[in-house]
Amino acid sequence: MPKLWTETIDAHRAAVRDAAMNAMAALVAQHGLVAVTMSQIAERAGIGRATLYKYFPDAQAILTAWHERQITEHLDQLNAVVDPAAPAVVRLEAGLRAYAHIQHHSARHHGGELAALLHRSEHVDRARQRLRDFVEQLLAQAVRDGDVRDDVATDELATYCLHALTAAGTVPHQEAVHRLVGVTMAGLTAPRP
Amino acid sequence: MPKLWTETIDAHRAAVRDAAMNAMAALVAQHGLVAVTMSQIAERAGIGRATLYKYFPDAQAILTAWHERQITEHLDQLNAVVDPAAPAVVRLEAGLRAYAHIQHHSARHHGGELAALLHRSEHVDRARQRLRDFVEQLLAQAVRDGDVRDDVATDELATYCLHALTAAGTVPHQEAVHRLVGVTMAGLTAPRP
DNA sequence: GTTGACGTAGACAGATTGTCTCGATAACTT
DNA sequence: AAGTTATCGAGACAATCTGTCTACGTCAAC
Repeated sequence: MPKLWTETIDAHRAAVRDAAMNAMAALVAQHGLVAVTMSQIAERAGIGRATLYKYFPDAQAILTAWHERQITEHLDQLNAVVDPAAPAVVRLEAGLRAYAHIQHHSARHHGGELAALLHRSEHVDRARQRLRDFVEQLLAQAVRDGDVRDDVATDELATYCLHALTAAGTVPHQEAVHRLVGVTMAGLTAPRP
Repeated sequence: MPKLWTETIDAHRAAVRDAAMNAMAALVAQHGLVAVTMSQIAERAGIGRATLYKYFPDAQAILTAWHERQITEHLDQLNAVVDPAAPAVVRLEAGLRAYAHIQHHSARHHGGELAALLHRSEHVDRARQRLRDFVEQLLAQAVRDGDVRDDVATDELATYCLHALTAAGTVPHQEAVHRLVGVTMAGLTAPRP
C-alpha cells in the first residue's frame, strides 16, 4: 500500500517529488550535504527506496530539482509582489525588497549550505536564468526612466542585485534587510560627475 | 609504505590534510557534493582510508576544513594587496577589487557548488568572521574620512560588499569584474539628499 | 470491468562506512 | 647508530548503502 496518494496520477507524482525534495532539504539542513543518502531521503519522504529511484536517479538530481523548484517559487512570489501599474523604479525596489526577504527567510528555514547553493553558478541552471531575466527587465525599464545608471549593462546589474541581496540571509533582523535593499539600490543610481 | 611523506611529522600532517582537502574539492567539482565518499577522497588524495579517518571524522568535516583554509588564504591575499599607507578609501577599493578577483577565480577553479559554499552562512564559521572584520575595518576608516556612508552600520556594509562581490564568480571577463566593484562601491557612497 | 501505472519489501551483488589489528616504515631522541 | 615513538595502510569485520530487479497488492485512467 503506497503511503502517498492524491486524486490524480499527475498530482500524486508531484506530491512524491515534493516529498523527496523536502526530505532532501531537511536532511541537508540537519547533517550537511555530503552525509545524505538515498535511503535516508526515502525514509524521510515516507516512500520506498525503489519508488524514489523511479523519480530521481541519485541524490544530486534531487538537489538540482529542489534548487529549481525553490527558484521557481521565488520567481512566482516576485511576480505577485510587483505592481505592473507602478513606476519602473518602484517596481524594481519592490522586487528587490521581496527577494531580500526571501533570502532572509531561506537562510533561516533551510540552513546555510542549502541557502548558499540556491545562489550558485547559473550556467547550469535555467530557473536561475529566468530569475535574472526578471530582475533585468525591471532594471531595463528603470534605466529608460533615468532612475538607474546606464553605464553598466543591465545583466551585470541584475547579477549584482541578486548576489548583494543574498546578504539578507545573514543579517539578524528586518531593519537590516531594509537597509541592505537601500544600499543595493544606491549602487544602481547614476554615478556623480 | 606510506605514499605521502615530508621531512617532519608536522609538515607531513599538514601535507596529508591538504591532500585530503584538495581531493575533496576536486571530487565535488567533478561529481557534485552529495556523491563524494571518504573512499574516493582517500584514493584521490593518495592515502589509505584508515589514514584519512585519522585526520577527519567524515566528509563533512573535510568540507568545513577546506572552506576555512580557502577563507584564510583569501584573507592573506587581501592583506598583501592593501597598502597601509594609502588613504582609507583607496585601501577599501583595493581590498574589494582583490576579493572580486578571488571570487572570479574561485568560481572557475572549483566550480559553482564549492564557490557558493565558500560564501555560506557564517554563524558557524570563524574564518569568514575574520574576513568580514577585515573589510569592516577598511570601511570604518573610510567612514571616518567621509568617503563612505555613515547611516548604515559598517558590519552590514561589510556583509553587503562580500555578498555583492561573489557576483564576480559568474561574470564572463575582467572588465565586468571592474564594473561590479564600481557598482558595489557606489552603494557605499553617502545617499543624495 | 479492464488495463496500465504505482508502490514497495525483499533479494542480490557490489560498494562504502567506521573501527580495529598489526607489520612495515619513518621521525624523533639519545 | 640504536632505541623509542608515531604513522601508514591493507585487510578484516559487521553494518549500511547503492542500484537494479521481481512479484504482487493497490489504485487511477479509460
